[in-house]
Amino acid sequence: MVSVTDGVNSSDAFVLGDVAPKDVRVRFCPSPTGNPHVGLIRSALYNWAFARHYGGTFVFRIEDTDASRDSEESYEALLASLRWLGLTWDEGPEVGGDAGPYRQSQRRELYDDVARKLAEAGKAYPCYCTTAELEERREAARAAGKPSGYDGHCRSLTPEQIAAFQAEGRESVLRMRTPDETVRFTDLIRGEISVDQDNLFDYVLVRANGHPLYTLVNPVDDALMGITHVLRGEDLLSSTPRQLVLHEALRDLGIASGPLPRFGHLPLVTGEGGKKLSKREPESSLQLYLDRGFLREGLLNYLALLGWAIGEDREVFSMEEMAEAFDITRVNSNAARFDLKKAEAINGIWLRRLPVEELAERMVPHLQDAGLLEHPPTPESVEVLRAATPLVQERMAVLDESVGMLGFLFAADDAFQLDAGDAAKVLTADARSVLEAARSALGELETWATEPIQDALKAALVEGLGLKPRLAFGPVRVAVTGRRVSPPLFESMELLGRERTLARIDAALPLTDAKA
RNA sequence: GGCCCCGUUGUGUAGCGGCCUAGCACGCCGCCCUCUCAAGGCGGUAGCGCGGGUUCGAAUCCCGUCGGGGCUACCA
Repeated sequence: MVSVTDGVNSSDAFVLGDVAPKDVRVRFCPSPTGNPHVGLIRSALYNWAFARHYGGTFVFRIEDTDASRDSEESYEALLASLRWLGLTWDEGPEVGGDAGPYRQSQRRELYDDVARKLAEAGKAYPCYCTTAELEERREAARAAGKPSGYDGHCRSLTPEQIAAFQAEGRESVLRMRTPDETVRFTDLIRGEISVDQDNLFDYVLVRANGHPLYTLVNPVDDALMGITHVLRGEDLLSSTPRQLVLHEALRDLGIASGPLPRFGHLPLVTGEGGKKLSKREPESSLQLYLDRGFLREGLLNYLALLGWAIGEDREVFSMEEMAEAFDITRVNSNAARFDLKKAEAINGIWLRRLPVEELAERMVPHLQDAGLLEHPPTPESVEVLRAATPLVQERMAVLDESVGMLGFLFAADDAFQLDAGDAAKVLTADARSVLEAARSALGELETWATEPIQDALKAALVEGLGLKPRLAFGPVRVAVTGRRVSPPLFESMELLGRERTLARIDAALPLTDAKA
């Protein structure tokens, strides 16, 4: 085994080229539309790990060039999400940096200027085709089994033709002039990729209304911000050759300098059907996982596993460990399916590793949301919570499960309710004698603590009534905690206290009649 | 339709020509532990899409094929 954590290995040479590790600049550039997506977060994570691995810079840029879809709420959500996850950025919104501003909505003049220069230099040209005309020709090409991209119709318009179009009142978009040659590049994950000229279409850079498009803005900012490595989803793989063309044009015009960025296209994160997880699907939403009580450590760890392995039969690792070991060339090239069960299992491991105090604190918001804890929790509640935490720590995978597990401890007496299904199954007529025996054994207890409670109940129910433990404690469990599944019964009873425990058994007694 | 990418158990992966009668994790099944459920322990299930090459030797390299996915906007 060769050391990969120090020195420069062959992979580094391939990944870095002439770029010094410290000069590495990567970016995460989401558009603020809707809730952050887990696939998007995975991209952020890989970029973050890449930057940290080399000691480079992690740039955060907001691509809000589509006013009709972008929202300030999404923008805020994006920042909050990254912060919550601990994916800190070195340059970007609220942090600043020399390459700002970092919101594309604030960079309009820059784009207008670049577009003008591209047009003046003939690198781009106006296209007067209408949507209908484009559509018609596209369909025709498709029907003929030919590439259906833009056909270059307006590539070499004469001044007269242009004047005629303008006289007609036609508007024009600005199209990039792509070269008549094959474009090749080496993907850091997939290797050699090439697209020949017949499949490189002259794409639109600026809308008829003057608004710059992603096709212009994204490469321009990457160039202007000195991005050295572009790590993004595979869905953008096919647009990379076109972007490379623009990067070269920007360098020809002296707008940008330095080496072309290197690209690495990350495998897609797919959903149930093996299709790209769409923003529409709820399971793609980061918020869903936060609401369910995933830990940042667990969620990130799981997301890291979607396409990358730290190696050596190991799956649980911290983000620091990931940053140290991360190697973009070892990222898998095939799509990965998001598996909730596995995500929860990984999360459960992290949850169990948490110090008790910490876990108790992290459960608070969930218990508050369920109306079980005060805002802020009273000292008494905090004390109970701390005492109860060890009882549930190994029984949960996500924090939200604490609501069901601990509800019986925090529910006001008049709000406490038995699970109807569990009560029906367990609090049968036969259970009456069990509850009565438990009631009287507990009523005589001198010391209200786990051990004596356990001894008394065992004596009264298992020995006294000759019941199997399961049948003996089941009814008591449901009466006291409200559910068949609960934290350990005797400890729970101690925490609940004598009065409330006995009151619950009393309250459950009549229910056994009803079942008779 | 066209272009591009991908193809190891159900899922995520290890594997980078011999160490593979294919390892690990999740899931699933069974057993143990046990006051429930978990956690933990033990065991089991299931895979190199297919066909040709190259090679003494292929999951690993090449070609083809089939299958899956992505893109194909005046969205990003």
